[in-house]
Amino acid sequence: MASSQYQRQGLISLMKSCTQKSQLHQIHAHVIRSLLHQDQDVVLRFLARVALPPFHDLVYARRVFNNLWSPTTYQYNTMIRAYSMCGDDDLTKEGFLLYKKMKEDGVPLDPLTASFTIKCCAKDACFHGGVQVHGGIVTRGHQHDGLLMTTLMDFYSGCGRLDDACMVFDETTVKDTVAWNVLISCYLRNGRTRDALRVFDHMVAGSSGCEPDDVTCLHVLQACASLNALEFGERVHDYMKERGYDDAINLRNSLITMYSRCGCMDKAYTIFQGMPVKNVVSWTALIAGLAMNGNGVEAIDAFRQMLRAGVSPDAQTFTGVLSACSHCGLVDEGLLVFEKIRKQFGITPNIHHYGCMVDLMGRAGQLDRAYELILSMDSKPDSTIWRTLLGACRIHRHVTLGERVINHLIELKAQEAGDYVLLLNMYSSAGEWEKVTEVRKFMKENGVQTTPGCTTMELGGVLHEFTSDDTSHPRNSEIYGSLNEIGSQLRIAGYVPIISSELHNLTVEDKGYRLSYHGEKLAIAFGILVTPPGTTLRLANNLRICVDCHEFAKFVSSVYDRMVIIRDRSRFHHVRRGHCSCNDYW
DNA sequence: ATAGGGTTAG
Repeated sequence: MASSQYQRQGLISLMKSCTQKSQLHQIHAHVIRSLLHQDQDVVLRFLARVALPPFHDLVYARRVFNNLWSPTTYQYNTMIRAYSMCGDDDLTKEGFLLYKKMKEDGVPLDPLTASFTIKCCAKDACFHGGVQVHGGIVTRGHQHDGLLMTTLMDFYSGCGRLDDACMVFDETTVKDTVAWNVLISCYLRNGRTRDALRVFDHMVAGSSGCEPDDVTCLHVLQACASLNALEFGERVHDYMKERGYDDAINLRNSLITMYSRCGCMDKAYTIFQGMPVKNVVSWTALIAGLAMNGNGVEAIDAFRQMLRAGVSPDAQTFTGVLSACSHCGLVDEGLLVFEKIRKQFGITPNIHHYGCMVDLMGRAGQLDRAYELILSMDSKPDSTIWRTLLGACRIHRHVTLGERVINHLIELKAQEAGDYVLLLNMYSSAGEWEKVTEVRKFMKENGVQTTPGCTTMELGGVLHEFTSDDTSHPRNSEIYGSLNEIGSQLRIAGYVPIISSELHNLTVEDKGYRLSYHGEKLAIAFGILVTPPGTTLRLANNLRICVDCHEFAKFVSSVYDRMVIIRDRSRFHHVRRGHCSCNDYW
């Protein structure tokens, strides 16, 4: 008796300490030999060791599990958990099958069973499975388990069922900070970024009974970055300072990103400078920010400083450096860096790096070279790469190559509405009007839906949204009045609307061609209406800005004395005194 | 005596 007890303890501690698979096999043999396989506790410990990381040997675990005469809830849970953590989809499904088997065999289910099974379903995006588990939770009266409810929310939002996730949230009786954070992440995941900001406001107001924590801030900063919501971001920053969250390196890094993605490179830089410890992420965030804001030379310089500081760059750093080169036309520098990625830093260039190079060569007019680079790639070029080249073909009106590129996209079955728009603009800027008509006809017949352009502008903490020819703003008539007035003022100053090269929304109607009012123009008109001279207007657009709106902004900046900062789909335009930081190179 | 929730920064 005493010796078997001794043996039991010995085996348990051996299980804890063993690091090699062969030891695990030996222990297994011992367990069986000493009849300890009838000891549920020992078996559970052993199963957990085999099934869960670091071993995570599902084949072996399944063998152990299948030999069990009547597995307990805990043993089932361990297996389901192990399945929920594996990368293989087929195995993830096994987790749900075990859940069903438990029910069939009348094995009691506990909250952990549900939790692990939902994770399997979430990974598998198995909506019906999750719904079943949800039903089981309600039947067993576990719906007041807050932890379980957040898992469920996460599951529903991962399946794109935001409404269901919100419903679970509403039904959660005790909502703690994590629950609110999950709600925010549900919104972010489903593109409801502004609602995520509203949640933050709600939490700060105190009516929810819990305050934002560091995770909340991280989420909300990301939301601000994507919405270009500078004032909101500053408020979050202030809140973080109050709460002492702004010391953590990850939060500071995301502050750098937020400020640079809101066009505020000086603030981003201040944060960066104030950091006692800077890691790869900090440097990369800075470099990418500089690149995006058109400070290519500074970005390269930051990269050199980073190397001098002894921080090793990784793949993402190079994406930042190369995009700096492409946005600023630094062709030779870009080629040099691209060479070094492999040779000096031992990193295999990835698809993003190639994308930057194609962009770089393409914008610089070296279209054939870009095409050859694509053909020389080890991996199969994806649609983004071809799309980048198509963009360059449009800029340089290279119709023959453009047609070849669109065929590559069609071959990949990846042609998007935006690609046809590029094609359209390419033809129109080359003056090939029959082709323009042809593409238009094709788009109409095939119901190609283009992404509507949308511009946002934050003023006094309020986000205003404008689409093309938008009439939904409360001050709509004033805005159009202002726009007409501005138009005539600008024409006096020499502004000529550019309608030939950009077809964007030039619509053929019975009365002829009509230039539509892009959201950018409406936003600027509104900005001039409600702000005094000297103000900075910050706009963000979901697509690329068109040449005409760009011209318009340049004239506005000098005639109306406003600095206009426009965030594009891919970069910033800092427009002041009639000039843009991009030097018309984009 | 499986031990559970969210997300990690670029």
